[in-house]
Amino acid sequence: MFSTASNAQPNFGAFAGMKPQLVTLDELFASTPRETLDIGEGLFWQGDRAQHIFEITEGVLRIFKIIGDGRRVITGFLYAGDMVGLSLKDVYLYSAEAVTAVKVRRLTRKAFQDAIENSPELRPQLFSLMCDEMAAAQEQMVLLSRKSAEERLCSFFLMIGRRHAGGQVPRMVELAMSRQDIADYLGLTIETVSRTITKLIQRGIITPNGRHAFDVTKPGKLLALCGDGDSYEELGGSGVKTRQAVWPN
Amino acid sequence: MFSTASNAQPNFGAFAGMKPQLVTLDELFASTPRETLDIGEGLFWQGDRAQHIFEITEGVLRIFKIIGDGRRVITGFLYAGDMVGLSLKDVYLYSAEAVTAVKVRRLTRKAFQDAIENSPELRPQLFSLMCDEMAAAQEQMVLLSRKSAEERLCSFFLMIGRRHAGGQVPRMVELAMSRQDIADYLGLTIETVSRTITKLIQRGIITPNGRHAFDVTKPGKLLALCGDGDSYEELGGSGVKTRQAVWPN
DNA sequence: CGAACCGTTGAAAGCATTCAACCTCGGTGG
DNA sequence: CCACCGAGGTTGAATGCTTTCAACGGTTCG
Repeated sequence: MFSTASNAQPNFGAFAGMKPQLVTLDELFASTPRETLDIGEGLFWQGDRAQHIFEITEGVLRIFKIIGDGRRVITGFLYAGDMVGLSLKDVYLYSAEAVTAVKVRRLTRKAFQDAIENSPELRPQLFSLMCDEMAAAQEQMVLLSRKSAEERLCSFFLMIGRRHAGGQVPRMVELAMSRQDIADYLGLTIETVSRTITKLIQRGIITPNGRHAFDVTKPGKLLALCGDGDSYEELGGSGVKTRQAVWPN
Repeated sequence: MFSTASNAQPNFGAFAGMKPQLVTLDELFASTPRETLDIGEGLFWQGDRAQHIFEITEGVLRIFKIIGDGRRVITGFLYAGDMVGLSLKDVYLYSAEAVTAVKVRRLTRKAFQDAIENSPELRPQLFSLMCDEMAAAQEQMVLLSRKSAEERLCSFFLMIGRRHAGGQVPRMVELAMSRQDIADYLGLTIETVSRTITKLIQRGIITPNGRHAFDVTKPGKLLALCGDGDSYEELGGSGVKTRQAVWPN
């Protein structure tokens, strides 16, 4: 399952014999060999013994669950810098597969836990990551629970695009994954995804740029259609009405 | 953003005058005053400055998000022993309201963080809770993404019932919340919830016991209808086919 | 060049929603 | 004590969005 191309990076500047001080989670993985995954290849499967934590160095991974009759739900896409495999169950609760060619590094759970336990620097970083992941999961619940197909697609494009636009509304969106992957992530069928994208194109909101990329022709409209209203709005209590900058169209 | 189901144990024996060693998260809150919330009362709102972490001592809380045009999504119900408010954003990303009368204890974020940072005992517990919550969130995504109304209701009854049946398939389910709450949690309308429950009753799978409780007349059927297949099944790779005990009917 | 895969488009069907009326149960006040 | 009211819940009919089933177009690769 693994081809290991070892480009282990040298451990920069630490006096010989001294244990280097870890300051970022990234560095935790830096000394382990990189492994590569081909397109479609699995990293681990739902039900496997969970023995490692992985850091994605390059490429895109999908994590998904399969229920009874074969229905697949993609619960997330992971990009370079993300970690996967975090859990305290002894088996993985989901599967991970490469969407594109992927490079990862791995650490045993024990090694990871020890490192975390021994580093007051690392703990807040881990906590932060887990909180972000939880926030993303809740956003996804909102999407799956109450958004229309159009809103789901717009939300998805915004999410993917923002990742490469420093959080700004993107002018371009590159999709690494297939329509089927998108459908399984958004809780739709491949046909509905396709039809909805076609409509967004016809309305001039996005413009195709190859099959897996779009230019966002009307960022403001895309934002308006994602179903999130302004931002955090009228919610009783201390509802602070935040207003977004107005976008062209 | 945190639910968490914890079974806190009592602090056994600490010598008088000595600072007791904290061994459970529960004890962290034990010395703070209890506060009460009436039915429907809010604990905090989406957008409020997130200054406290709460532990629910008694009752049921709902946490939810509201988007643009007033659509409400309940992302979880919290029971005694659960914690809420965990996050590293400076504002809460969701609101929390009392479903029943509720008693809570609160800790400032700083106090909580300090306690965690200073206790090697507490950290794994917190980590464990966060992982459980993440697992629950993913299960919910599966439910919202791919399950039919009937499967959602059956999954919901199982989830609620198991909480009071030590994880076993329950023989009885008590619902603290209204049909509207259930609908907003399952991504359905109140009418669909009502109709689906009626059908389950007509088929003899559950038997009403007041308006907010059911006897599970056919636990096996309930389990079969929840849409989870056996448990973790055919998933390629090391797919270990696990088989459940067979239930009556 | 053809097979296979991915994506798009069309038509029909289905499940949940919407709109609306009705029921049921507590609580309240005459 | 009982009629009335209102909130929460149930049921019916029509609508609609997404799915399903099916056919077709385009690209890649052997």
